[in-house]
Amino acid sequence: MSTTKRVVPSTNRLLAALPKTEYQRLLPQLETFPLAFGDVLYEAGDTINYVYFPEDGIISLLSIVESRKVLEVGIVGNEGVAGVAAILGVRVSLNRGLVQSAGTALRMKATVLQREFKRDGALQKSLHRYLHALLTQISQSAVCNRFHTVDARLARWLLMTHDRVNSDEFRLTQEFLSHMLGVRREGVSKAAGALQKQGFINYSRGYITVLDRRGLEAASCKCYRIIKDESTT
Amino acid sequence: MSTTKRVVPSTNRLLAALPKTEYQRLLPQLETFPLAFGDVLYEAGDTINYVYFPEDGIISLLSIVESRKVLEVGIVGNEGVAGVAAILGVRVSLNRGLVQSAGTALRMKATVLQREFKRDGALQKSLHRYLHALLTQISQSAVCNRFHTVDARLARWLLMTHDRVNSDEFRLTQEFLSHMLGVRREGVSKAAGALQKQGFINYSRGYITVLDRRGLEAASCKCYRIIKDESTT
DNA sequence: TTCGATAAGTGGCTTGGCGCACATACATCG
DNA sequence: CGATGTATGTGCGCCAAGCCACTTATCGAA
Repeated sequence: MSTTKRVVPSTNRLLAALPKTEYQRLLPQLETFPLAFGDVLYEAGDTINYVYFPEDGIISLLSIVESRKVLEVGIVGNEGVAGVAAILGVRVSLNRGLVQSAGTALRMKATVLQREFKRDGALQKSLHRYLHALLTQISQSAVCNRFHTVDARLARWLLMTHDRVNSDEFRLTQEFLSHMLGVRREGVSKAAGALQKQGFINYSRGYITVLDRRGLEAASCKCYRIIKDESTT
Repeated sequence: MSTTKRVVPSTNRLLAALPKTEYQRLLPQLETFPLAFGDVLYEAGDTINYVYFPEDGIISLLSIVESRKVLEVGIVGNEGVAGVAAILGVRVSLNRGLVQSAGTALRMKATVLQREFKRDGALQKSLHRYLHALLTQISQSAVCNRFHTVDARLARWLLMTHDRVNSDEFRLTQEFLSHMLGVRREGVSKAAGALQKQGFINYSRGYITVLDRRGLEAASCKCYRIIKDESTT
């Protein structure tokens, strides 16, 4: 890690919101870490050694269920941080942190962040705010899983991913999506087919292109707006 | 509020875990508050003025969905606290806090707790630990809603309620349960009928009696154990 | 250019749970 | 002791989505 004189603010919004002095104090503890598609940053049950602040790229928080079924409960882009359990003083992860979209993150030793967090500073405030947004997101996922159709949930998921990525195209097989949504691959095929037929997206062999955001927003359930509003307020 | 010399520890586990000196400092700020069945402590969208530490009784955290559908995302007994948003510095509640089982709570002004929370003390640690348990509970609810049958979810719900109540009998109509589980009243009728036929519970006109916990545990999904283990570790 | 592997489309059958529409119970209170 | 409201049981049709079993596409390496 090089600590140069010139401080480049991070594109991670939690870090960017810190006053310069505080950010500067943290900087030596932050290390750039590449997020490669498909990487598992930590497995459910693992000890969390690092906490990740994405600058770009996306980390999915996945709950693992008995029969090797998987369900995404949260999605973390540059608005957040992965590994909150460690911040809260719990060193064992309850979910899997999976890189869903490649990019880079700044990471910090969990022990260091925890110590830093206890100070009553801007970082604490920032992280508390984020914890609340995460709680909202997970609660809303619970509701969404209960009440909404696969079509609507797929649209929501694509929007949330689109928000966290610079491009209109991203890498996603139906198989992968089926794990995120907790449905069968065939179910994704049908739902994605419907969205494509309406001209909202285009996809082939593991790549999806967003063509019409408005359309997706109309097809999605209101959960999208609820979560979004909470995380940007 | 009387601050006598003799300090009676609270039966709320978060408060009971505090060292005497810290608890004593908080005591003047805590006020006893009756929890009456059906009371709404705060509505979704309301400003949270108080944070509630149940001593007995249960508070349900409910998400409200567009079409006046309701779903419980969390359940708070004497192991926790209702109104965490306020602790995190967000004064607007994202859910409804409903008294699901009568009892008493100690309550504290949200502003006071927030100030107290910022100190790096035992309370902060306690609350962080609890936040993690709550995150686990909500995540697991999301999974449970997605994958498990009404029967299993009802069994889980009864177990979680039973854990937080002193008695084997509690007050619950099928109508009420249908809101907790986010299913139709008829669905509850069927599921409850099945549990009764197996001799696990007995119920009539708004009252349920737990007859066989073991049986319920067998009928429930594993989500019960996962949540329980996390909240008692 | 062929072949295996990965990704996606389709169809038939089953089922859990929804919506609706009643039929009973109790239970309490004039 | 009926009357009225609240709590519960049930049946029927419907649909989203699950399970199973295939058939195409398309890509990349041999």
